[in-house]
Amino acid sequence: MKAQPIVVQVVIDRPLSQSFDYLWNAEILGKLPEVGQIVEVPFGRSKEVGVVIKVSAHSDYEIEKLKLVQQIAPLPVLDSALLRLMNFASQYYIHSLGETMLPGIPQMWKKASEWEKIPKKLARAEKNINKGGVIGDGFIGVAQLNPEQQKALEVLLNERLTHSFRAILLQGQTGSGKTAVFLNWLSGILEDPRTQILLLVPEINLTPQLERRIKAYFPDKVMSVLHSGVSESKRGIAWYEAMTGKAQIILGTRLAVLTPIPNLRAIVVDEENDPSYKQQEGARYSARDLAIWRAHDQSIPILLSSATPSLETWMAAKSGRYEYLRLDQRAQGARLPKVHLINTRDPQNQFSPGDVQASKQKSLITKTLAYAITKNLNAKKQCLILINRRGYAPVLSCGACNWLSKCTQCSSYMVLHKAGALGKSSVLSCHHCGLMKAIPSFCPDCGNADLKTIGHGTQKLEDVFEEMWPKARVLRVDTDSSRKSKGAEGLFQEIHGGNVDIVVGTQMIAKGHDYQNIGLVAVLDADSRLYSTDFRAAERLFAQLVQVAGRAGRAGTNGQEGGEIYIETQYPQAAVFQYLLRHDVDGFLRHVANERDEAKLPPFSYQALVHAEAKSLVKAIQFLNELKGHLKKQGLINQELRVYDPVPKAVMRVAGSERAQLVIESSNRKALQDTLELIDQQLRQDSRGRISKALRIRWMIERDPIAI
DNA sequence: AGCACGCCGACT
DNA sequence: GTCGGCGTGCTC
Repeated sequence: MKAQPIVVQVVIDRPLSQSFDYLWNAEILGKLPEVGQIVEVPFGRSKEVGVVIKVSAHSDYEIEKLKLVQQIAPLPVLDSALLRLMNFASQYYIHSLGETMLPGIPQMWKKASEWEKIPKKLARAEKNINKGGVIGDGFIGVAQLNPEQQKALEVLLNERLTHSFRAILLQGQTGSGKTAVFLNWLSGILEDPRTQILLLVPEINLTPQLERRIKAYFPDKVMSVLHSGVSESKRGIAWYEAMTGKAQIILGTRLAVLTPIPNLRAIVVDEENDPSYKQQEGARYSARDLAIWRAHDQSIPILLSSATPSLETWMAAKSGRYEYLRLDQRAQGARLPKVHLINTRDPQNQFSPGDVQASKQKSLITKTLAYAITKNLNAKKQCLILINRRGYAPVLSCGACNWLSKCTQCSSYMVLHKAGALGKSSVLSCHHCGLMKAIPSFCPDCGNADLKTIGHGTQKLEDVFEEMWPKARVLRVDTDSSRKSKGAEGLFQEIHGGNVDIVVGTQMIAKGHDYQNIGLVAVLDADSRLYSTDFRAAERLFAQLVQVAGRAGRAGTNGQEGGEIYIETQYPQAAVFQYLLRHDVDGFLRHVANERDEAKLPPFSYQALVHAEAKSLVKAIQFLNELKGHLKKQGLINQELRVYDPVPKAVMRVAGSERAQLVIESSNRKALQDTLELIDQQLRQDSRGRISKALRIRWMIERDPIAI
């Protein structure tokens, strides 16, 4: 009589919807199989690391053909709550389970050849644990809460022993002390040394500043830090400490939502509206949404914190589905900055030809702003100038034949970078595909030598500002300059140290940093983000402007007057600006909610995209048209489910292939989900059958896109 | 997805 | 005569 074979189902990181069966030899492996084990298996002619998702005695595949599981990772199993989360994410975002699970596991645990060395590494890490970083940088550990914060905290603590799902929106301006409130709340939860909490932060917001603050607040707790800035091996250790329950605090960016945390008792999503919570490659999940699902599934509280909540969260709070806590006073008497809208079409704001400073610069910034900058500099305060365009000028053009510096691989323009930004000499650079070219001396089309730049970026502004205010120290902060110096941290140190008078930079200077002496913030290219095919553009711009305004306000912390914010725009009457003028976040959200309701756009409907990429745009569009035709034929397009016509993507061509997309929209979540699953299934089967025969299409389904 | 196999065209 | 293009099928 033969003994029953042990069969395990394993998923691997491939876009294959199925799992693969393997035999388990308990004698060789030294233990019995369990769901959630990370194992190494032979696959084709190579080896793969995968996760056991089922254990049984049978296989639908021929038993004799099954290969053996090679080895088991020296890790505890992934807990069942995490597996539920992965299953949900895989289904909801229409990606294979393997593709959903494996990317979250640090590299160190996916190299089976390294597994032997791991006990040593862990022992070494053990020595370093808990060391370091106590005592912050001026932040007081347990800050005094004002009455409003105290009240919010009481509400939070009120039911903390009930161990049930609660979603809470904590809304308050920058400087209103949201962090102090939730840290206080978490400290209560963490009193029990077995409990763990997850704190999610946006990609750029996770600065050493916040990390230090939390360390100072919880000097005796073990904290795991999981973000792209942490080295691979450190991330591996941090992940391990989270999964073994050793780390009580798990602090990380969106990927951290997929960390195994067996004793998870609370989640905080800081700046919950931040777009960086949305993964833009692979399984395109929203970490914020998964965090809410996870909290619900595990019956624990989740706190969403923001100065400008997403419309979804704000409406849930308004309707009572989420609890709603507000912090409307600014901490320590800090005042809201005064907002000035500068109408760039008003001649009064412009330099006239006779003005001294008018020479070259007159088209770059308005006279009104220039005067404000001078005044602010005289008051010995720093200026922050924002423009979301790096490089010297966004395009080079020929004065004679109108040739433009188009990228040969993409459908965008190549940006002019002057010497020093990206290398020793000036170059044209494509920000989409990375292509770089020398600057032509003559027009490639007509040979004319008169090539001129159009528009301006951070680099040009830096030059011009140095000319206009020769005594001021100007610093440029963007991804180019932070790559060149010791990284962004070094540049921020310069600012904090007071070695800089004018900071010119992209959006990255507005995030997460508390500046002490900023008196003026100017936004130069707000209009470029105002009108866009993306219906969320205004919402995002508003959030960014509020965030920017928060930077200016800090100067008022010491009881001085608050900062000033200047926005140059051709459309001062636009709702975004008018609500900003009054610091009326709720008014703006109400306005946006009405617009969305009328247009039946999210959150009043649910959306998905089908992306298609092919050698030519025609093929990509044809593929999507065929798909739409199929849906129609199957009777799936009806009042409940709308399918738009395929359109080229905003950046239509990237590195040689062209891209299009199809928007699918439904008022019914279930109907949309069912349709997407059907599309996925049919495209998988028929990708060389009925629909896309010979079109050579790469396609992908994206659920809840944030930009369309 | 990755990879091998296999079948046709155009080169050393 | 081979090199290599990509259509097809498979991975337990």
